[in-house]
Amino acid sequence: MHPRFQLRQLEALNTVAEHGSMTRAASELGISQPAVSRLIADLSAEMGFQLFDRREGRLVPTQEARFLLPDIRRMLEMMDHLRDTSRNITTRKAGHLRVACLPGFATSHLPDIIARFLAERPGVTVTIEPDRPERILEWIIGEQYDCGITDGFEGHPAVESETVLIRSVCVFPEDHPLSARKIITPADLAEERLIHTRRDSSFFRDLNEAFLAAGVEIKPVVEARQFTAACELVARRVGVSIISELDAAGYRARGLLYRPFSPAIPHKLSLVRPVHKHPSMITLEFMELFRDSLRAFEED
Amino acid sequence: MHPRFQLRQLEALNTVAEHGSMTRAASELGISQPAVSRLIADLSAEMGFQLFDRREGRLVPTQEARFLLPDIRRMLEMMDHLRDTSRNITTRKAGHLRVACLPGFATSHLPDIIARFLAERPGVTVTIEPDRPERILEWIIGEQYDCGITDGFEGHPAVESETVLIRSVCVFPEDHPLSARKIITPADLAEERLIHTRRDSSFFRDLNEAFLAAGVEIKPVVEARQFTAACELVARRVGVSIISELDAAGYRARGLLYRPFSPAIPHKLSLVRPVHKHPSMITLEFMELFRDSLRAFEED
DNA sequence: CATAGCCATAACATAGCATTATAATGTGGC
DNA sequence: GCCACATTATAATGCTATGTTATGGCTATG
Repeated sequence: MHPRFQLRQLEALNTVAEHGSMTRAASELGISQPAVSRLIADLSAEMGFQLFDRREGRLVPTQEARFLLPDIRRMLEMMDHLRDTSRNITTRKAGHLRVACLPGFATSHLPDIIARFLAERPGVTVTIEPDRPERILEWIIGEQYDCGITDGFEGHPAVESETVLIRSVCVFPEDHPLSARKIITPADLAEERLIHTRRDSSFFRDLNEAFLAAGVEIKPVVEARQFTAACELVARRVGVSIISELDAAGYRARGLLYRPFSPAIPHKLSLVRPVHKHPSMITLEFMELFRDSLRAFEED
Repeated sequence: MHPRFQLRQLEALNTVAEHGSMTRAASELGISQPAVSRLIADLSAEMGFQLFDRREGRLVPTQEARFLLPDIRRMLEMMDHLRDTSRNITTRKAGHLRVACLPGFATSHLPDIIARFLAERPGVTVTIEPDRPERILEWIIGEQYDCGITDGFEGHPAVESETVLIRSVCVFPEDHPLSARKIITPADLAEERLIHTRRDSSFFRDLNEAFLAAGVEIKPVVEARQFTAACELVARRVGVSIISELDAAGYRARGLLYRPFSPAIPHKLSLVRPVHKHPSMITLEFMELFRDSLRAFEED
């Protein structure tokens, strides 16, 4: 394969063709006139035909040169685009981010964070994949996603994780008598029907223990997998629920109130990513932003 | 404006990404391994981020690199295309040709020549513009066309021309009594109705003189501007005609016969092109081919 | 731990592309 | 046709990109 043309020579050809003069092209390119002269001469020798004719003092591209110019211009534009894109990557303004998360997050907390993240990064695109924690783990291990948001994470050698303890609160309709209390305890819920998470979840075990310690019996009504589903049921007066403040906050506008629950039963949220995969710069930046967004709800 | 990336570095990036190894990329590119190592290192420094991760002995492009690779590949392909096109131009296999010609040529002699010309030049495109001689001249002077085929050309300072004398012949239907003769003279046509060109054309003046010298009076029936139109009329038995052999030859398959006319009344065909315009290589090659195609019909 | 394979670094050569200085050429007016 | 001016080409030179070979380090494997 023959060597390719030099970009600089093509750029010179284009500029001279546009300005009709080597001298003007030189000042346009910010180099000396002899430099342009040589670029053109070398390119002409390389291509094997004349590139310009003189016509009344102007340099006019030959038909051969005119035939190539459109392609050359497209080339140069592509090159500029490439340079811009590269710069956007270093300034974290371009790239692609793949996030796996719990279904609840995909509809409540995450959209806000992503909207804020994208607002400042016009070239960035995001994929969100909501699924069960086990699948999220599989995807992170298989490096299908850049990062994941899950709960009940127990650790895995191929996964780097950071676990955040989110305060849990008791949610109820805003006209519920519980709204009179500053803090909700198991005793306050003795007569309330409870919407709770799966019985085999660590969150439910912690909750159950708290009730036992207070000598109060739980009155379960619905077992919902997701905190957001629990909120929907609470809004429909099916009962009250103990959930993470993160999810509760999203339902304030939907007619729900919440109060801190005591004793503290932190919801263990984990931010995970593949250990072996080199994290892209926007991944790191997104994870940092997401981590920050949790601080307001973090257990002290 | 920041400098653009070096093509060579992008090429190296692409090749390493494809082969997962600097060593293999090096042999693919036909250079040494350290050369590739440096190209990648330099590009990485230039872009400001890591381009590859090592994974189980393979070099895997980072997410950032993967983000840029599609654009890089398109770039390289365009560059290759450009190189190919340039080579096709030098080998006269690409380019564009604009030909102005008399209407008769556009339908008779020219298509053959052009078909032959294009057969060997896959990248070449042609524009044919048929019009009257005066307009052809204007177009050539205005450099709207690369070359022109006209007649009755008197010379012009902005036009370079070569005039070819084409033998003229007498055409008639193949079952016409004239077919018995080897040569047709004015005397043979004393009783024939004649289809002829415009009275103000030099060809008609020459013809008229020949008849006068032979003491024969012309019996005109139709004045047709084009030789091909005359042939159509001859085919319909409107009369006979004296035309250039070039046009007559195209009508042999349409039931017309022709014989040399004496005295010789050469049809003055001119191949013209703009003097001041640098002729493209395919223009010169086309004109040469066209000129050659006339030799068989040239007046001795 | 010895071997093999792959990559990075060092030390240098060559080509592309820039510089300045200067000669050559083209343009336009007399 | 000749002169003055603008433009372009050539020469001499230096830096950077990109190539070379030599060599040392890292990693996986038996």
